[in-house]
Amino acid sequence: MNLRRTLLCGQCFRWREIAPDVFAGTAGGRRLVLTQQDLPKLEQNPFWRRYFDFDTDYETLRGQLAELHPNLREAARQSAGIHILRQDPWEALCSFILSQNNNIPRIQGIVSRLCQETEEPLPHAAFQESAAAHPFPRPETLAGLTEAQLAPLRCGFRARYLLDAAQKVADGTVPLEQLRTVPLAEARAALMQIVGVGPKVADCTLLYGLHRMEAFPVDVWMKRAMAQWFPGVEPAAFGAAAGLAQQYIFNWARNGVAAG
DNA sequence: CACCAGGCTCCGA
DNA sequence: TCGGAGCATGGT
Repeated sequence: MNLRRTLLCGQCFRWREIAPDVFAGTAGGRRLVLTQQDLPKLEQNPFWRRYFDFDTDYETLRGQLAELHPNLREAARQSAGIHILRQDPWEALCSFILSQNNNIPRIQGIVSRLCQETEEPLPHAAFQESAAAHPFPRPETLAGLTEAQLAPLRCGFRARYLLDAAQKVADGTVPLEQLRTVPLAEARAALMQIVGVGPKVADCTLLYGLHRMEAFPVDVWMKRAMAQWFPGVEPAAFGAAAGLAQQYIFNWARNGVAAG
């Protein structure tokens, strides 16, 4: 696994490179500071082993995807070592609601403020001690707030989307855990009941939050990339790991074809 | 000042 | 069903 490619590829907004090759972030109420050398230790920890999805053979998946199309082979080559994280579905849903018509640095800031201002710090260090970690607020917590109370987040028109998501998750209208196993189209429709959740946000939630690897989020970059490099190819052609292919292609499009 | 940011809602035709 | 303005906020 390649840490930088995995943590900073835009699938998650809670990790930063705090020094060269040193990454810090929070998941499941746990704060972690690590480098590439810490990975063997990390695999021994049940929580982080699952979060980083060490039990999936990404090298084999990458080889299989590379066989499907010459351009996908090149995209996959540049993204070697990327894992799809097993993020908390509620946190992923909120993150991608906040991501719409927005840029990554600002999304990170909003998510950070959301955690800081609605939850108490959880001092917990799995590997290396660091500043207090703020866990992601539970849906029930957010559901009890008003748009005015979210004003400090400065997330603009997305505030009411966040509250609608919180209410529908808290009252069971959108049963996130059940969406792991129902047919993909059904899961997608369930998420799109939420005001502010369209196809892109729904698919990102499915892929990154519920680890539905067949989900294929399409944004403006992907539309261009598919038309340019995969004319006539349907996402379904990428099969059960289409979401991983999407991440390869997204990186390829965003970093430029020449990037290594 | 304009334009953009891992989109979506809402409105009119 | 489809297209396009408007949307809060912050950065360049």
